[in-house]
Amino acid sequence: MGRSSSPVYLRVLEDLRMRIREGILAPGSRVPSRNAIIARYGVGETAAKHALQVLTTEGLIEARAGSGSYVRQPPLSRHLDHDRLYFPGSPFGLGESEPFEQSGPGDHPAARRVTWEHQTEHVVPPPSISRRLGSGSPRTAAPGTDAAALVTVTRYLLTADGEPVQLATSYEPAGLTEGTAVALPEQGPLAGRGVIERMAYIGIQVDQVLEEVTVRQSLLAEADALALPPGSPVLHIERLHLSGADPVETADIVIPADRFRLRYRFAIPGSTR
Amino acid sequence: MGRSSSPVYLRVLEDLRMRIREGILAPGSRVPSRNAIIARYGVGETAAKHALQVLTTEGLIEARAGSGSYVRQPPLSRHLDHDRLYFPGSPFGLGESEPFEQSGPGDHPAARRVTWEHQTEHVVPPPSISRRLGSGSPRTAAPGTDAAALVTVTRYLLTADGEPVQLATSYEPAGLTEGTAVALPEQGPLAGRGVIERMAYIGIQVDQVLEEVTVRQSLLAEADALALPPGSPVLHIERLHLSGADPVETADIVIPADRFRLRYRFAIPGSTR
DNA sequence: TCGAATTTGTGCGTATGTATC
DNA sequence: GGATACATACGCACAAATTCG
Repeated sequence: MGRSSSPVYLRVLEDLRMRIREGILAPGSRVPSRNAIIARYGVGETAAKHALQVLTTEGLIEARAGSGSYVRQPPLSRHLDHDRLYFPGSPFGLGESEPFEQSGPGDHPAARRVTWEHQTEHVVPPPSISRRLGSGSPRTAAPGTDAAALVTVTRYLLTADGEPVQLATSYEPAGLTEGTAVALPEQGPLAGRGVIERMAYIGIQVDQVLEEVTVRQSLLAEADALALPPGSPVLHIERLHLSGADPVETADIVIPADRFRLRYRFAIPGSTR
Repeated sequence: MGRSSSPVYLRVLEDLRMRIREGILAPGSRVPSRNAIIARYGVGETAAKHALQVLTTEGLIEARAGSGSYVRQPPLSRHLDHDRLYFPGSPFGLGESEPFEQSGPGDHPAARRVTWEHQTEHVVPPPSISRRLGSGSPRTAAPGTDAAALVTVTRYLLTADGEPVQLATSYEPAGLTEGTAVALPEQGPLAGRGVIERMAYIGIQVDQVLEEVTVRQSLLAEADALALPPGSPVLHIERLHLSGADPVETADIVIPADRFRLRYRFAIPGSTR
Protein backbone atom coordinates (compact mmCIF):
# COMPACT_ATOMS: atom_id res chain seq x y z
CA MET A 1 0.00 0.00 0.00
CA GLY A 2 2.80 2.47 -0.59
CA ARG A 3 0.91 5.72 -0.79
CA SER A 4 3.14 8.34 -2.28
CA SER A 5 1.86 11.30 -0.30
CA SER A 6 3.46 10.58 3.06
CA PRO A 7 4.51 7.38 4.81
CA VAL A 8 2.17 6.25 7.55
CA TYR A 9 4.97 5.54 10.00
CA LEU A 10 6.15 9.15 9.64
CA ARG A 11 2.93 10.40 11.16
CA VAL A 12 3.56 8.28 14.24
CA LEU A 13 7.28 9.03 14.30
CA GLU A 14 6.91 12.77 14.05
CA ASP A 15 4.16 12.93 16.60
CA LEU A 16 6.17 10.96 19.14
CA ARG A 17 9.32 12.89 18.38
CA MET A 18 7.46 16.14 18.87
CA ARG A 19 6.02 14.97 22.18
CA ILE A 20 9.48 14.03 23.37
CA ARG A 21 11.05 17.31 22.30
CA GLU A 22 8.28 19.36 23.85
CA GLY A 23 8.61 17.47 27.07
CA ILE A 24 5.08 16.09 26.94
CA LEU A 25 6.81 12.73 27.14
CA ALA A 26 9.35 13.46 29.83
CA PRO A 27 12.73 11.71 30.12
CA GLY A 28 12.24 8.35 31.79
CA SER A 29 8.55 8.11 30.98
CA ARG A 30 7.08 5.32 28.91
CA VAL A 31 6.38 5.62 25.23
CA PRO A 32 3.22 3.94 23.89
CA SER A 33 3.76 0.26 23.14
CA ARG A 34 3.32 -1.28 19.71
CA ASN A 35 -0.24 -2.29 20.48
CA ALA A 36 -1.05 1.10 21.94
CA ILE A 37 0.26 2.81 18.82
CA ILE A 38 -1.76 0.51 16.58
CA ALA A 39 -4.90 1.37 18.51
CA ARG A 40 -4.26 5.08 18.97
CA TYR A 41 -3.00 5.96 15.52
CA GLY A 42 -4.94 3.40 13.56
CA VAL A 43 -1.86 2.03 11.80
CA GLY A 44 -0.58 -1.48 11.19
CA GLU A 45 2.00 -3.28 13.23
CA THR A 46 4.73 -2.63 10.70
CA ALA A 47 4.36 1.13 10.94
CA ALA A 48 4.26 1.08 14.73
CA LYS A 49 7.34 -1.13 14.86
CA HIS A 50 9.20 1.03 12.38
CA ALA A 51 8.47 4.28 14.18
CA LEU A 52 9.75 2.87 17.47
CA GLN A 53 12.81 1.50 15.77
CA VAL A 54 13.74 4.83 14.23
CA LEU A 55 13.32 6.57 17.57
CA THR A 56 15.62 3.97 19.06
CA THR A 57 18.38 4.45 16.49
CA GLU A 58 17.99 8.19 16.90
CA GLY A 59 18.78 7.69 20.55
CA LEU A 60 15.59 9.35 21.71
CA ILE A 61 14.11 6.25 23.33
CA GLU A 62 15.47 3.09 24.85
CA ALA A 63 13.59 -0.18 24.43
CA ARG A 64 13.55 -2.78 27.16
CA ALA A 65 12.17 -6.16 26.16
CA GLY A 66 9.24 -7.21 28.27
CA SER A 67 8.91 -3.81 29.82
CA GLY A 68 8.46 -1.07 27.26
CA SER A 69 10.19 1.83 25.54
CA TYR A 70 11.32 4.78 27.60
CA VAL A 71 12.42 8.30 26.81
CA ARG A 72 16.15 8.69 27.27
CA GLN A 73 17.81 11.52 29.14
CA PRO A 74 18.35 14.57 26.94
CA PRO A 75 21.84 14.79 25.49
CA LEU A 76 24.41 17.51 25.46
CA SER A 77 23.77 18.85 28.90
CA ARG A 78 27.38 18.75 29.93
CA HIS A 79 30.75 19.60 28.54
CA LEU A 80 34.33 18.54 28.92
CA ASP A 81 36.95 21.26 29.03
CA HIS A 82 40.05 20.66 27.01
CA ASP A 83 41.57 24.01 27.74
CA ARG A 84 44.05 22.90 30.27
CA LEU A 85 46.44 20.23 29.51
CA TYR A 86 46.51 17.93 32.42
CA PHE A 87 45.07 14.51 32.75
CA PRO A 88 42.98 13.05 34.32
CA GLY A 89 40.77 14.26 37.13
CA SER A 90 40.43 17.94 37.81
CA PRO A 91 42.34 18.42 34.57
CA PHE A 92 39.29 17.63 32.57
CA GLY A 93 36.85 20.13 33.91
CA LEU A 94 33.36 18.78 33.98
CA GLY A 95 30.54 21.24 34.19
CA GLU A 96 26.93 21.80 33.32
CA SER A 97 27.02 25.27 31.92
CA GLU A 98 25.26 26.48 28.82
CA PRO A 99 27.24 26.87 25.62
CA PHE A 100 29.77 29.66 25.97
CA GLU A 101 28.65 30.61 29.42
CA GLN A 102 31.21 33.02 30.68
CA SER A 103 33.30 31.97 33.60
CA GLY A 104 36.66 32.88 34.97
CA PRO A 105 39.53 30.49 34.39
CA GLY A 106 39.23 27.53 36.69
CA ASP A 107 35.75 28.48 37.69
CA HIS A 108 33.47 25.53 37.04
CA PRO A 109 29.90 26.52 37.79
CA ALA A 110 28.43 23.19 38.67
CA ALA A 111 31.51 21.06 39.07
CA ARG A 112 30.79 17.39 39.57
CA ARG A 113 32.67 15.03 41.75
CA VAL A 114 35.03 13.30 39.36
CA THR A 115 36.63 10.04 40.37
CA TRP A 116 38.51 7.45 38.41
CA GLU A 117 39.64 3.88 38.45
CA HIS A 118 42.95 3.03 36.90
CA GLN A 119 45.12 0.06 36.16
CA THR A 120 48.68 0.10 34.91
CA GLU A 121 50.75 -2.53 33.15
CA HIS A 122 53.74 -2.84 30.90
CA VAL A 123 53.23 -4.36 27.49
CA VAL A 124 54.64 -4.54 24.00
CA PRO A 125 52.68 -1.85 22.17
CA PRO A 126 50.33 -2.73 19.32
CA PRO A 127 51.48 -1.45 15.93
CA SER A 128 49.18 1.54 15.91
CA ILE A 129 50.55 2.75 19.22
CA SER A 130 54.19 2.22 18.41
CA ARG A 131 53.58 4.13 15.21
CA ARG A 132 52.18 7.02 17.21
CA LEU A 133 55.01 6.87 19.71
CA GLY A 134 57.57 6.40 16.97
CA SER A 135 60.22 9.07 16.68
CA GLY A 136 59.12 12.43 15.36
CA SER A 137 60.03 12.24 11.70
CA PRO A 138 59.86 8.61 10.59
CA ARG A 139 62.42 9.08 7.86
CA THR A 140 64.96 10.75 10.06
CA ALA A 141 64.39 8.45 13.00
CA ALA A 142 67.57 7.44 14.73
CA PRO A 143 68.20 3.85 13.67
CA GLY A 144 69.35 2.98 17.15
CA THR A 145 65.94 3.70 18.64
CA ASP A 146 64.31 0.41 19.39
CA ALA A 147 60.71 0.98 18.46
CA ALA A 148 59.35 -2.24 19.91
CA ALA A 149 60.32 -1.33 23.46
CA LEU A 150 57.81 -1.70 26.26
CA VAL A 151 55.22 0.93 27.00
CA THR A 152 53.52 1.80 30.24
CA VAL A 153 49.80 1.41 29.67
CA THR A 154 47.30 2.94 32.04
CA ARG A 155 43.59 2.46 31.57
CA TYR A 156 41.18 4.89 33.16
CA LEU A 157 37.47 4.88 33.70
CA LEU A 158 36.35 8.31 34.80
CA THR A 159 33.09 8.78 36.57
CA ALA A 160 31.27 11.97 37.51
CA ASP A 161 28.96 11.61 40.48
CA GLY A 162 29.05 7.87 39.99
CA GLU A 163 28.09 7.98 36.32
CA PRO A 164 30.71 6.69 33.85
CA VAL A 165 31.68 9.50 31.54
CA GLN A 166 34.99 8.69 29.91
CA LEU A 167 37.31 5.86 28.98
CA ALA A 168 40.96 6.60 28.49
CA THR A 169 43.99 4.54 27.67
CA SER A 170 47.35 6.22 28.05
CA TYR A 171 50.64 4.95 26.62
CA GLU A 172 54.12 6.09 27.58
CA PRO A 173 57.46 4.68 26.51
CA ALA A 174 58.50 2.78 29.61
CA GLY A 175 62.11 3.78 29.08
CA LEU A 176 61.34 7.44 29.68
CA THR A 177 60.28 7.15 33.27
CA GLU A 178 61.99 3.91 34.23
CA GLY A 179 63.56 4.09 37.65
CA THR A 180 62.17 7.53 38.45
CA ALA A 181 59.60 8.48 41.07
CA VAL A 182 56.98 9.03 38.40
CA ALA A 183 57.31 5.70 36.63
CA LEU A 184 53.76 4.81 37.58
CA PRO A 185 51.32 7.58 36.59
CA GLU A 186 49.05 6.98 39.55
CA GLN A 187 51.70 6.54 42.21
CA GLY A 188 54.46 8.71 43.55
CA PRO A 189 54.57 12.41 44.35
CA LEU A 190 52.58 13.52 41.30
CA ALA A 191 49.92 10.80 41.21
CA GLY A 192 46.98 11.92 39.14
CA ARG A 193 48.59 15.23 38.26
CA GLY A 194 48.85 14.60 34.57
CA VAL A 195 51.47 13.94 31.97
CA ILE A 196 52.89 17.43 31.74
CA GLU A 197 53.69 17.84 35.42
CA ARG A 198 55.05 14.33 35.72
CA MET A 199 57.33 14.79 32.74
CA ALA A 200 58.47 18.17 34.00
CA TYR A 201 59.45 16.49 37.26
CA ILE A 202 62.03 14.37 35.46
CA GLY A 203 63.25 17.19 33.27
CA ILE A 204 61.20 16.55 30.16
CA GLN A 205 59.41 19.61 28.93
CA VAL A 206 56.20 18.87 27.05
CA ASP A 207 55.70 21.74 24.66
CA GLN A 208 53.03 20.60 22.25
CA VAL A 209 49.82 18.62 22.31
CA LEU A 210 48.03 17.18 19.29
CA GLU A 211 44.48 15.97 19.45
CA GLU A 212 42.53 14.31 16.68
CA VAL A 213 38.80 14.06 17.16
CA THR A 214 36.72 11.49 15.31
CA VAL A 215 33.23 10.11 15.67
CA ARG A 216 32.42 6.43 15.46
CA GLN A 217 30.04 3.87 16.83
CA SER A 218 30.89 2.52 20.24
CA LEU A 219 32.45 -0.89 20.46
CA LEU A 220 30.74 -3.49 22.57
CA ALA A 221 33.21 -3.24 25.45
CA GLU A 222 33.01 0.54 25.43
CA ALA A 223 29.24 0.60 25.41
CA ASP A 224 29.37 -1.77 28.34
CA ALA A 225 31.83 0.25 30.38
CA LEU A 226 30.09 3.54 29.69
CA ALA A 227 26.56 2.18 30.12
CA LEU A 228 25.62 3.12 26.58
CA PRO A 229 23.25 1.51 24.12
CA PRO A 230 25.52 -0.51 21.82
CA GLY A 231 26.30 1.25 18.58
CA SER A 232 25.62 4.72 19.89
CA PRO A 233 28.10 7.34 18.74
CA VAL A 234 31.20 8.19 20.71
CA LEU A 235 33.82 10.86 20.37
CA HIS A 236 37.24 9.30 20.02
CA ILE A 237 40.18 11.54 20.78
CA GLU A 238 43.69 10.46 19.90
CA ARG A 239 46.06 12.60 21.88
CA LEU A 240 49.78 13.01 21.61
CA HIS A 241 52.12 14.82 23.99
CA LEU A 242 55.33 15.98 22.38
CA SER A 243 58.59 17.23 23.75
CA GLY A 244 60.23 18.89 20.79
CA ALA A 245 59.83 16.28 18.07
CA ASP A 246 59.71 13.38 20.51
CA PRO A 247 56.40 11.83 21.49
CA VAL A 248 56.34 11.23 25.22
CA GLU A 249 52.77 10.01 25.67
CA THR A 250 49.77 9.14 23.57
CA ALA A 251 46.24 8.33 24.63
CA ASP A 252 42.90 7.15 23.31
CA ILE A 253 39.99 8.88 24.95
CA VAL A 254 36.41 7.76 24.40
CA ILE A 255 33.39 9.74 25.56
CA PRO A 256 29.67 9.36 24.80
CA ALA A 257 28.95 11.73 21.95
CA ASP A 258 25.34 12.29 22.83
CA ARG A 259 25.87 13.30 26.41
CA PHE A 260 28.83 15.62 26.18
CA ARG A 261 30.30 18.45 24.23
CA LEU A 262 34.01 19.10 23.93
CA ARG A 263 35.17 22.58 24.73
CA TYR A 264 38.44 23.91 23.40
CA ARG A 265 39.92 27.21 24.40
CA PHE A 266 42.92 28.82 22.72
CA ALA A 267 44.85 31.93 23.36
CA ILE A 268 45.90 33.57 20.12
CA PRO A 269 49.62 33.20 19.59
CA GLY A 270 51.25 36.61 19.33
CA SER A 271 48.57 38.24 21.40
CA THR A 272 50.01 40.56 24.00
CA ARG A 273 47.21 40.06 26.44
CA MET B 1 10.28 -18.02 14.33
CA GLY B 2 12.64 -16.25 16.70
CA ARG B 3 15.34 -18.79 17.39
CA SER B 4 17.17 -17.85 20.54
CA SER B 5 20.70 -18.87 19.57
CA SER B 6 21.60 -16.03 17.25
CA PRO B 7 19.47 -13.81 15.06
CA VAL B 8 19.41 -14.88 11.45
CA TYR B 9 19.88 -11.35 10.15
CA LEU B 10 23.08 -11.07 12.15
CA ARG B 11 24.69 -13.81 10.08
CA VAL B 12 23.98 -11.83 6.93
CA LEU B 13 24.88 -8.51 8.52
CA GLU B 14 28.21 -9.64 9.88
CA ASP B 15 29.19 -11.40 6.71
CA LEU B 16 28.46 -8.35 4.58
CA ARG B 17 30.13 -6.03 7.06
CA MET B 18 33.21 -8.22 7.05
CA ARG B 19 33.32 -8.28 3.25
CA ILE B 20 33.10 -4.51 3.17
CA ARG B 21 35.80 -4.01 5.78
CA GLU B 22 38.13 -6.47 4.11
CA GLY B 23 37.64 -4.77 0.80
CA ILE B 24 36.13 -7.83 -0.86
CA LEU B 25 33.21 -5.53 -1.52
CA ALA B 26 35.05 -2.43 -2.69
CA PRO B 27 33.74 1.10 -2.27
CA GLY B 28 31.26 1.85 -5.01
CA SER B 29 30.51 -1.76 -5.77
CA ARG B 30 27.08 -3.27 -5.48
CA VAL B 31 25.91 -5.18 -2.45
CA PRO B 32 23.70 -8.25 -3.04
CA SER B 33 20.06 -7.31 -3.46
CA ARG B 34 17.35 -8.52 -1.14
CA ASN B 35 16.46 -11.36 -3.45
CA ALA B 36 20.10 -12.30 -3.88
CA ILE B 37 20.52 -12.41 -0.11
CA ILE B 38 17.43 -14.56 0.29
CA ALA B 39 18.81 -17.01 -2.23
CA ARG B 40 22.44 -16.98 -1.12
CA TYR B 41 21.97 -17.09 2.63
CA GLY B 42 18.72 -19.01 2.74
CA VAL B 43 16.95 -16.44 4.89
CA GLY B 44 13.58 -14.74 4.64
CA GLU B 45 12.92 -11.35 3.21
CA THR B 46 12.66 -9.74 6.63
CA ALA B 47 16.16 -10.76 7.60
CA ALA B 48 17.61 -9.62 4.28
CA LYS B 49 15.81 -6.32 4.58
CA HIS B 50 16.92 -5.82 8.16
CA ALA B 51 20.57 -6.53 7.43
CA LEU B 52 20.62 -4.02 4.59
CA GLN B 53 18.85 -1.47 6.74
CA VAL B 54 21.37 -1.74 9.53
CA LEU B 55 24.24 -1.38 7.08
CA THR B 56 22.53 1.73 5.77
CA THR B 57 22.15 3.34 9.17
CA GLU B 58 25.75 2.42 9.93
CA GLY B 59 26.71 4.43 6.90
CA LEU B 60 28.51 1.52 5.26
CA ILE B 61 26.18 1.26 2.28
CA GLU B 62 23.89 3.58 0.43
CA ALA B 63 20.59 2.34 -1.00
CA ARG B 64 19.28 3.67 -4.28
CA ALA B 65 15.72 2.72 -5.13
CA GLY B 66 15.42 0.87 -8.36
CA SER B 67 19.14 0.41 -8.66
CA GLY B 68 20.62 -1.34 -5.68
CA SER B 69 22.72 -0.84 -2.57
CA TYR B 70 26.28 0.33 -2.94
CA VAL B 71 29.30 0.41 -0.66
CA ARG B 72 30.06 3.95 0.45
CA GLN B 73 33.47 5.57 0.38
CA PRO B 74 35.51 4.71 3.46
CA PRO B 75 35.36 7.36 6.16
CA LEU B 76 38.03 9.22 8.05
CA SER B 77 40.51 9.52 5.26
CA ARG B 78 40.97 13.22 5.71
CA HIS B 79 41.38 15.71 8.47
CA LEU B 80 40.69 19.36 9.14
CA ASP B 81 43.35 21.34 10.92
CA HIS B 82 42.14 23.62 13.64
CA ASP B 83 45.56 24.69 14.72
CA ARG B 84 45.63 28.03 13.04
CA LEU B 85 43.00 30.52 13.70
CA TYR B 86 41.94 31.92 10.42
CA PHE B 87 38.84 31.29 8.47
CA PRO B 88 37.96 30.19 5.85
CA GLY B 89 40.05 28.91 2.97
CA SER B 90 43.68 28.13 3.48
CA PRO B 91 42.97 28.72 7.16
CA PHE B 92 41.38 25.37 7.49
CA GLY B 93 44.10 23.10 6.29
CA LEU B 94 42.75 20.12 4.46
CA GLY B 95 44.98 17.15 4.05
CA GLU B 96 45.04 13.43 3.67
CA SER B 97 47.75 12.44 6.07
CA GLU B 98 47.68 9.56 8.47
CA PRO B 99 46.92 10.25 12.12
CA PHE B 100 49.72 12.24 13.70
CA GLU B 101 51.83 12.15 10.62
CA GLN B 102 54.64 14.52 11.23
CA SER B 103 54.81 17.60 9.13
CA GLY B 104 56.30 20.99 9.46
CA PRO B 105 54.01 23.89 10.25
CA GLY B 106 52.11 24.91 7.15
CA ASP B 107 53.21 21.83 5.30
CA HIS B 108 50.14 20.02 4.03
CA PRO B 109 51.20 16.79 2.41
CA ALA B 110 48.34 16.30 0.01
CA ALA B 111 46.66 19.67 0.10
CA ARG B 112 43.41 19.82 -1.81
CA ARG B 113 42.12 22.71 -3.77
CA VAL B 114 39.72 24.41 -1.40
CA THR B 115 37.14 26.79 -2.77
CA TRP B 116 34.07 28.33 -1.24
CA GLU B 117 30.82 30.01 -2.00
CA HIS B 118 29.58 32.71 0.29
CA GLN B 119 26.65 34.99 0.77
CA THR B 120 26.36 37.87 3.20
CA GLU B 121 23.36 39.65 4.63
CA HIS B 122 22.37 41.74 7.62
CA VAL B 123 19.68 40.39 9.90
CA VAL B 124 18.30 40.57 13.40
CA PRO B 125 20.02 37.67 15.11
CA PRO B 126 18.04 34.70 16.42
CA PRO B 127 18.03 34.43 20.23
CA SER B 128 20.71 31.74 20.36
CA ILE B 129 23.12 33.91 18.39
CA SER B 130 22.47 37.11 20.28
CA ARG B 131 23.05 35.14 23.46
CA ARG B 132 26.41 33.99 22.13
CA LEU B 133 27.30 37.49 21.00
CA GLY B 134 26.00 39.03 24.16
CA SER B 135 28.51 40.94 26.25
CA GLY B 136 31.11 38.91 28.09
CA SER B 137 29.75 38.66 31.60
CA PRO B 138 25.95 38.88 31.45
CA ARG B 139 25.67 40.29 34.93
CA THR B 140 28.24 43.00 34.42
CA ALA B 141 27.13 43.82 30.90
CA ALA B 142 27.05 47.49 30.16
CA PRO B 143 23.35 48.41 30.23
CA GLY B 144 23.86 50.71 27.27
CA THR B 145 24.79 47.83 24.97
CA ASP B 146 21.90 47.13 22.67
CA ALA B 147 21.88 43.39 22.27
CA ALA B 148 19.26 43.19 19.54
CA ALA B 149 21.37 45.11 17.05
CA LEU B 150 21.90 43.77 13.57
CA VAL B 151 24.51 41.16 12.80
CA THR B 152 26.42 40.51 9.63
CA VAL B 153 25.70 36.93 8.61
CA THR B 154 27.89 35.14 6.12
CA ARG B 155 27.12 31.63 4.96
CA TYR B 156 29.85 29.51 3.47
CA LEU B 157 29.90 26.26 1.61
CA LEU B 158 33.45 24.98 1.39
CA THR B 159 34.41 22.45 -1.22
CA ALA B 160 37.62 20.53 -1.66
CA ASP B 161 38.32 19.41 -5.20
CA GLY B 162 34.67 19.98 -5.98
CA GLU B 163 33.37 17.89 -3.12
CA PRO B 164 31.37 19.72 -0.45
CA VAL B 165 33.14 19.36 2.87
CA GLN B 166 31.94 22.03 5.24
CA LEU B 167 29.06 24.36 5.97
CA ALA B 168 29.72 27.45 8.02
CA THR B 169 27.62 30.35 9.18
CA SER B 170 29.46 33.29 10.67
CA TYR B 171 27.89 36.07 12.73
CA GLU B 172 29.46 39.43 13.56
CA PRO B 173 27.90 42.41 15.29
CA ALA B 174 27.31 44.75 12.38
CA GLY B 175 28.21 47.74 14.51
CA LEU B 176 31.79 46.59 14.91
CA THR B 177 32.80 46.84 11.29
CA GLU B 178 30.22 49.32 10.03
CA GLY B 179 31.71 51.87 7.71
CA THR B 180 35.13 50.26 7.63
CA ALA B 181 36.88 48.60 4.72
CA VAL B 182 36.29 45.16 6.24
CA ALA B 183 32.56 45.47 6.81
CA LEU B 184 31.93 42.65 4.36
CA PRO B 185 34.04 39.58 5.20
CA GLU B 186 34.49 38.56 1.59
CA GLN B 187 35.16 41.98 0.13
CA GLY B 188 37.79 44.60 0.71
CA PRO B 189 41.52 44.31 1.27
CA LEU B 190 41.35 41.26 3.52
CA ALA B 191 38.66 39.25 1.74
CA GLY B 192 38.85 35.62 2.79
CA ARG B 193 41.67 36.26 5.26
CA GLY B 194 39.71 35.39 8.34
CA VAL B 195 38.26 37.06 11.37
CA ILE B 196 41.48 37.70 13.23
CA GLU B 197 43.24 39.57 10.46
CA ARG B 198 40.15 41.55 9.56
CA MET B 199 39.57 42.60 13.15
CA ALA B 200 43.21 43.49 13.62
CA TYR B 201 42.91 45.76 10.58
CA ILE B 202 40.39 47.93 12.42
CA GLY B 203 42.26 47.83 15.69
CA ILE B 204 40.43 45.01 17.42
CA GLN B 205 42.74 42.40 18.82
CA VAL B 206 41.22 38.93 18.99
CA ASP B 207 42.99 37.16 21.82
CA GLN B 208 40.92 34.09 22.55
CA VAL B 209 38.96 31.48 20.64
CA LEU B 210 36.43 29.06 22.12
CA GLU B 211 35.21 26.03 20.24
CA GLU B 212 32.56 23.62 21.37
CA VAL B 213 32.35 20.36 19.49
CA THR B 214 29.18 18.29 19.46
CA VAL B 215 27.88 15.42 17.39
CA ARG B 216 24.36 15.25 16.05
CA GLN B 217 22.39 13.95 13.13
CA SER B 218 22.44 16.11 10.06
CA LEU B 219 19.43 18.24 9.32
CA LEU B 220 17.75 17.83 5.99
CA ALA B 221 19.16 21.03 4.51
CA GLU B 222 22.66 20.16 5.69
CA ALA B 223 22.51 16.65 4.32
CA ASP B 224 21.42 18.15 1.04
CA ALA B 225 24.16 20.76 0.87
CA LEU B 226 26.88 18.34 1.90
CA ALA B 227 25.62 15.44 -0.24
CA LEU B 228 25.11 13.22 2.79
CA PRO B 229 22.60 10.51 3.50
CA PRO B 230 19.99 12.23 5.67
CA GLY B 231 20.42 11.53 9.36
CA SER B 232 24.10 10.72 9.11
CA PRO B 233 26.22 12.17 11.91
CA VAL B 234 27.88 15.55 11.62
CA LEU B 235 30.34 17.38 13.78
CA HIS B 236 28.92 20.71 14.84
CA ILE B 237 31.41 23.29 16.03
CA GLU B 238 30.24 26.43 17.75
CA ARG B 239 33.05 28.92 17.65
CA LEU B 240 33.49 32.21 19.40
CA HIS B 241 36.15 34.84 18.79
CA LEU B 242 36.78 37.07 21.78
CA SER B 243 38.58 40.35 22.21
CA GLY B 244 39.10 40.59 25.91
CA ALA B 245 35.68 39.76 27.29
CA ASP B 246 33.85 40.96 24.18
CA PRO B 247 32.64 38.51 21.57
CA VAL B 248 33.47 39.80 18.12
CA GLU B 249 32.34 36.85 16.02
CA THR B 250 30.63 33.51 16.41
CA ALA B 251 30.11 30.74 13.90
CA ASP B 252 28.38 27.43 13.41
CA ILE B 253 30.48 24.97 11.47
CA VAL B 254 29.08 21.67 10.23
CA ILE B 255 31.20 18.91 8.75
CA PRO B 256 30.41 15.28 7.91
CA ALA B 257 31.51 13.26 10.91
CA ASP B 258 32.24 10.10 9.01
CA ARG B 259 34.52 11.61 6.42
CA PHE B 260 36.71 13.87 8.50
CA ARG B 261 38.69 14.08 11.65
CA LEU B 262 39.35 17.29 13.51
CA ARG B 263 42.92 18.03 14.39
CA TYR B 264 43.81 20.38 17.21
CA ARG B 265 47.30 21.51 18.00
CA PHE B 266 48.30 23.44 21.09
CA ALA B 267 51.51 24.90 22.29
CA ILE B 268 51.85 24.53 26.03
CA PRO B 269 51.48 27.88 27.73
CA GLY B 270 54.58 28.73 29.71
CA SER B 271 56.75 26.63 27.49
CA THR B 272 59.94 28.44 26.53
CA ARG B 273 60.22 26.70 23.23
C1' DT C 1 6.47 -19.84 43.71
C1' DC C 2 4.20 -19.84 39.74
C1' DG C 3 1.77 -18.63 35.91
C1' DA C 4 -0.66 -15.24 32.96
C1' DA C 5 -0.38 -10.97 30.53
C1' DT C 6 2.33 -7.59 28.29
C1' DT C 7 6.13 -5.95 25.49
C1' DT C 8 10.01 -6.08 22.72
C1' DG C 9 12.96 -8.78 19.31
C1' DT C 10 13.00 -11.45 15.53
C1' DG C 11 11.08 -13.93 11.85
C1' DC C 12 7.89 -15.30 7.99
C1' DG C 13 4.92 -14.17 3.71
C1' DT C 14 2.63 -10.99 0.80
C1' DA C 15 1.34 -6.75 -1.62
C1' DT C 16 1.74 -2.21 -3.86
C1' DG C 17 4.07 2.15 -5.16
C1' DT C 18 7.89 4.24 -7.29
C1' DA C 19 12.54 4.80 -9.07
C1' DT C 20 16.04 2.99 -12.11
C1' DC C 21 17.76 0.72 -15.98
C1' DG D 1 6.98 -1.04 -21.53
C1' DG D 2 9.10 -4.47 -18.85
C1' DA D 3 12.26 -6.19 -15.36
C1' DT D 4 14.46 -5.23 -11.22
C1' DA D 5 15.14 -3.09 -6.68
C1' DC D 6 14.09 -0.56 -2.81
C1' DA D 7 10.37 1.72 0.41
C1' DT D 8 6.48 1.10 2.68
C1' DA D 9 2.70 -1.41 4.36
C1' DC D 10 -0.33 -5.22 6.11
C1' DG D 11 -0.82 -9.38 9.11
C1' DC D 12 0.77 -13.27 11.74
C1' DA D 13 3.81 -16.08 14.81
C1' DC D 14 6.92 -17.31 18.46
C1' DA D 15 10.87 -16.56 21.91
C1' DA D 16 12.61 -14.05 25.72
C1' DA D 17 12.28 -10.67 29.22
C1' DT D 18 9.58 -8.26 32.42
C1' DT D 19 5.71 -7.34 35.38
C1' DC D 20 2.27 -8.42 38.40
C1' DG D 21 -1.40 -10.78 40.63
